[in-house]
Amino acid sequence: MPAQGTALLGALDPTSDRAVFRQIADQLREAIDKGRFKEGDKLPSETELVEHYGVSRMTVRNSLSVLQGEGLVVSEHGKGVFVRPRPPVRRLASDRFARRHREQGKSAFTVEAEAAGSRPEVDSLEVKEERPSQDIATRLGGARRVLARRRRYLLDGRPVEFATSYIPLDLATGTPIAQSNPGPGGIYARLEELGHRLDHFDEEIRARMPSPQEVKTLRLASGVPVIHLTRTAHDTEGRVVEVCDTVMAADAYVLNYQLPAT
Amino acid sequence: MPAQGTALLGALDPTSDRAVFRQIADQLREAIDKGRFKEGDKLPSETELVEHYGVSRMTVRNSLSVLQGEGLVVSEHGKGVFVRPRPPVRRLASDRFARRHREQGKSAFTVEAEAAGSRPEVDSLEVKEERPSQDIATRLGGARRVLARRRRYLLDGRPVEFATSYIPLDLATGTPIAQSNPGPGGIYARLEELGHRLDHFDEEIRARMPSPQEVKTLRLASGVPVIHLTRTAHDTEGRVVEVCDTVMAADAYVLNYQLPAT
DNA sequence: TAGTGGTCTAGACCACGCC
DNA sequence: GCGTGGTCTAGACCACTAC
Repeated sequence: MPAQGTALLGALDPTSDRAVFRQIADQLREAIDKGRFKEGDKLPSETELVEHYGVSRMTVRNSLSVLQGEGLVVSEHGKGVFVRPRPPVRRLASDRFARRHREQGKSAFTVEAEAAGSRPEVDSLEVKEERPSQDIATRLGGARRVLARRRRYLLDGRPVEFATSYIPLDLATGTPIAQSNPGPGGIYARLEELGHRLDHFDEEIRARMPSPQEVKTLRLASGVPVIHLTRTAHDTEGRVVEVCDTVMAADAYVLNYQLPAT
Repeated sequence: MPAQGTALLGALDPTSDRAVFRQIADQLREAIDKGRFKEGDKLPSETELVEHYGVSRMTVRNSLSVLQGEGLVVSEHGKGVFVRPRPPVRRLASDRFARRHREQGKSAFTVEAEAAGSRPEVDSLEVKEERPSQDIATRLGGARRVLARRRRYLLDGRPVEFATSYIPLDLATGTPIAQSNPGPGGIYARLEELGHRLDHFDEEIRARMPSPQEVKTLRLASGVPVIHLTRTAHDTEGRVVEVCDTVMAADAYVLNYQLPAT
């Protein structure tokens, strides 16, 4: 039995109007969808596909780039093209900011990741004063200067999320919020200790393709979008006490929300 | 003054390690980001770029395909490559399923679209009995047969969303829910009239690149992801009365949610 | 008819991973 | 060293749009 994966593929239809590279992409996609190639499996090499279909190499590469754009395969230089493994997803629950979750020694991310059997890391820490962008300033009710807290979250060594919190400077200066490590329960716990009792959070969700910078920071495979989440924290007096801007690898997340029927 | 858009572009750096097609993509991206090419503007033609940079056409096309994958440009056969226009977004509010919104003559989609100055349409209506997929069956608490209601939503002629509602057959048979048009307030209003008082909805959100079928149905440009939303409707007795599976063009939506702090 | 992007060929040389 | 994918060339012909 030949090790050639092309045994799993059919022939081209020369009478079809469909472009050759699309026909090849269709056949590979179908083979993946039907499980003939499984997660992590190596596809036939470009050379094998060239021989199997009797087309030029550029045509084969065009097919593969279609599948890459769909997020179905990833290529690894010098090794081959592989069916993209689906990473474990992180589920964000609708009660993830409930007060009871802030009464622990570790950060919510750490606790939750360890419970799920993953190894959590946080890096790229940066805490500095800034002038906010127009959009952030508006959300913060017109703040002129803010404290920006940037960090990147990783699970088992893989970056999954990059987040920046913006806090009005008058709330943060001289408090643990301005420290690298704000302490147990995070900045929300500190804000409450400072008398800003949290009332609710508004979250705004978009999805889009990543910028080259985001591809780098999150080490995204091609064909993986990002979820862009902007959260606004309101205290019981109606003041906005924080805006958090988060960019997540879309293949690493499922977001859950609960909506009232009343 | 030449009409050539290449006047806005620089030269290549032959000493750079960065691939030529990436350098070209970088320059075009920067010109777009800085507004030198605006939404809807035509980029220089492939021929002009070939002449400007002194490279082969395939190299230029490679650059353009990078930008397409990022969702920055769209190509139109016979016309040119254009900076992708950002369509108006539809905002889904966190109170969109409040009971008061169900007490109107028109569907929520229609009311909201007209309020926003858009022309709403709903098509691809299909209402039929089915055996549910494993996933849907589980969410519905093990239903063996369901009523599936499929429809596509358009704004100003542009498809933005494709949705399928699954209702346990015993709840739907012989009721307006099994009709093409379930009447004012939609199936949620009918379910409540039938004594299933709605308690809350759970929504589960993912983002990913579309399948070829979804590209067709939603007429998606390349580089536009989809938001995949699965909603589960619970009544006050704890029963799941509907699961709604929705695929949305990600560039047409912003989702809003409110999270409690307590 | 002229200009545009879409498809395809048949090569070439390079960079990476692995043995 | 060999097989893999990454980059690039210099053509060709086709299909679509606009005039």
